[in-house]
Amino acid sequence: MEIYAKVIINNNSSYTDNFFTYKIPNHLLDEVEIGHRILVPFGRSNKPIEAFVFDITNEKGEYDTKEIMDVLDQEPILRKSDINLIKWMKEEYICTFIEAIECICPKGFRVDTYKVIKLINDDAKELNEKERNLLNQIRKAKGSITLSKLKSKFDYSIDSIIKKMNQNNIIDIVWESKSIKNEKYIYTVKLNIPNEQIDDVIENLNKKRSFKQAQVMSFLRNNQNMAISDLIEALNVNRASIKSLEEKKFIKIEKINYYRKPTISYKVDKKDIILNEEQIYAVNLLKNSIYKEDKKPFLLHGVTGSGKTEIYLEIIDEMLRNGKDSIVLVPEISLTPQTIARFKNRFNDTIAVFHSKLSKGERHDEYRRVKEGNVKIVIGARSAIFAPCNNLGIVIIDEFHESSYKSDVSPKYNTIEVAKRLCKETNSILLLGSATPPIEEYYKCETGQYSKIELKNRANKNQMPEIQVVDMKEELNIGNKSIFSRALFDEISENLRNGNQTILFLNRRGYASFVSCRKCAYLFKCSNCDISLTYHKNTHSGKCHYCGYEVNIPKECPSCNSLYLKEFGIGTEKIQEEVKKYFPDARILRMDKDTTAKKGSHEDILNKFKNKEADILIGTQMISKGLDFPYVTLVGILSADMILNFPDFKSSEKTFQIISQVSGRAGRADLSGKVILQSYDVDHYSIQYAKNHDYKGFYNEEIKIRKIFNYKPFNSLMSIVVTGKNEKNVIKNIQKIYDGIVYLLRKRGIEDFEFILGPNPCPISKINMNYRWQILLKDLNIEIKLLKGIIKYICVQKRDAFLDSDINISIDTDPDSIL
DNA sequence: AGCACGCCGACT
DNA sequence: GTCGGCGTGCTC
Repeated sequence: MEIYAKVIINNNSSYTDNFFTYKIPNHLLDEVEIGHRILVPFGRSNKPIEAFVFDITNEKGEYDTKEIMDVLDQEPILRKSDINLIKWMKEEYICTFIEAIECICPKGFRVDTYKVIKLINDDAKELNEKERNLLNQIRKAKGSITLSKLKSKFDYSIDSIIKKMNQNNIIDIVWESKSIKNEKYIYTVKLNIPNEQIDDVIENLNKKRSFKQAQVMSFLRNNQNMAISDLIEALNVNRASIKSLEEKKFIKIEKINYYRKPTISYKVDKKDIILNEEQIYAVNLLKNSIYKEDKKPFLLHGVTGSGKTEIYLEIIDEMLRNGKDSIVLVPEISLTPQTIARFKNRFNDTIAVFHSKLSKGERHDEYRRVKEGNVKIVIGARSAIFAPCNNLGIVIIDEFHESSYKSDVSPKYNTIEVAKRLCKETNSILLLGSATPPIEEYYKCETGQYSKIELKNRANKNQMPEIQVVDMKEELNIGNKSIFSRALFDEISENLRNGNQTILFLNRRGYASFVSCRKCAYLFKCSNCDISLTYHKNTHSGKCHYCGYEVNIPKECPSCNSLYLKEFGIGTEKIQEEVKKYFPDARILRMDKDTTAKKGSHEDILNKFKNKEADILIGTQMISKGLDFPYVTLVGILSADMILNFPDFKSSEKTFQIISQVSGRAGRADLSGKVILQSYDVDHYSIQYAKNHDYKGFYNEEIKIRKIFNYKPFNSLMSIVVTGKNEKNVIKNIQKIYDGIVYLLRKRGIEDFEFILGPNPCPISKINMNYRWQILLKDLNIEIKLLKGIIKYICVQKRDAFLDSDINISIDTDPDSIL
């Protein structure tokens, strides 16, 4: 019986985004398995191309089949669960198979293909001069040479000559390929002769004037298993000498795997942690569910400082004891050496770390360490959810409300949804931890989709910090125009006197949010994006925080030549200046994207602050993540309104989250903390509930509003964004998409299209010279599967035929914001 | 996508 | 004739 494989071709075209059937030749029958990366001949020229086996069957299908050429890896690269995950992702996020596969397979596996010219008839007659020259070059290369090499030997084009000689059966043109795995090996050298013979060999070598080789031999006598590279460096010999020794069988060269170890060194004090009652209860709950069938995800709701990490460590330990793997996801910005050290202190080097700063090779090494079962714990940012664990036991997603868990490139997956899917597939525990769970996720505890675990107390029994809300309108009324309220000013002074530390939080970096002319209202805008430029005083320039565009701010208005240019709004740089002005003796650190651009500067700043080398830390979001500063007793939130006034349905939630997270930085150790929260809208419910540390209260209020306005979780939203350099074309294409959706819905008897908003320009209508238009699908009363199917048909399956190639389509099936 | 083929105009 | 530029169509 003939056996066939259904494969996905690694070719990012919508036309090839479906299964292709290849025959498995007899000699590969035992080797090819589902999930294998294989090589298949593709297209008219049978170019070798990488493909992934999704199914093995005896059904031939309606097409003629070609044979699989080769199997590229020993072990299948995709597991059964991966294949199911890929199929699910393709449907869920409307992407191609290959896009989903690329999430799971590390880059670094690659197949290089090239054409090779081979001589098949050496005594051809009646050749002209050019043909003879060509033939001679091929002869020089022993009858076989790559096309590109051959081309480089001539200063004129040889395409037609090759074609003609191929037709005349003088040469053959074949595709060849090389599999590149981006694996690094070390070659080590050791002696291959008994010790007694060494002296003789050295003597002989010296006689033949092979001094270098003799030197190597005598060196190896005392240093077995040297890496070749070290040997070459130590003795200043060349590779040829070593190779010659190998050929004479005096030495043996061995190839061993080498894992590039990402170097992160950071130590935290190892202290024994005794869990409190709440924590013990939580850990037991988790432990008891390990071998339960049909697990519900756990939502771990614990106030800041309630010791969620200790629970993670404890349950991971239990997993290790059960021989199971753990994946711990933390937000990218929290993936600091400090965080990693906490895990390494407990589990030593049995941890693989995935983060965005790893090189391709390093990432690949970490991937292999996991795949080969050498590590049982994976810690990383969102993409670590795809780590190739062999026996997954638990996925922990810390701070799971963080927006970085949502992918911003296609496929725009939501890590939590992927994790749910993965855990279901592998019967693993999913643990979602946060002090401020997203409203729509907390709602799932009420509907019974999640089991809730609550930690109500801080682990060190400290009180939550007192939050004092200051009305900035009132400050203005009494003539205080500074950015510090009287209360905040007093508290900072007091804190400085007592030698305690202060954190000041503001959600915007730079000096001022924008620069404009007071005479003609000219506004400095990015020339690539539809965004006003943020003023940076130290460089005296306007920077675009989207594309990095930077321009000098002149003295004169470019429009009316007046001198009335002025900056408006505040950023961290301005705060720093103001603090310097009012507290000239204070030692200040600033942490934002500008001061942490250099590698390692992030840690530098945090270490300095931790070591009390500064009194005040000014920062953006960056400072709000899981950092422990024992001497911080005061946190100032300079303007809570900046987030609140964002025109988005999640802005209240985000305000509550940020206030809670930032406040949590105050009073972590033995000192009690205080928070001053400045706002113009002090009565807003998100501020009031945050002030009282009342998540439940906030949730109850917010869920009502979500219900009234039909927002998440009561309804779903989808967005289609078309971007491109040519605005007319962008509009034309998004209109086509709109028309297509309407047309296909009409065919199914749907006549009410009010739920389709747009096409409209995106709120930020241009980024990086790309115009952006969107269609929003809201209040979806129609079946979501039908709609997804239609969008998939138009934007993926028929994309190349139906839409222009110079536009980009981005589909988000569950956007977190409508911006 | 990426490749090959084929049609056409330009050039020795 | 023949070179190469680009448009077209297909990929198990």
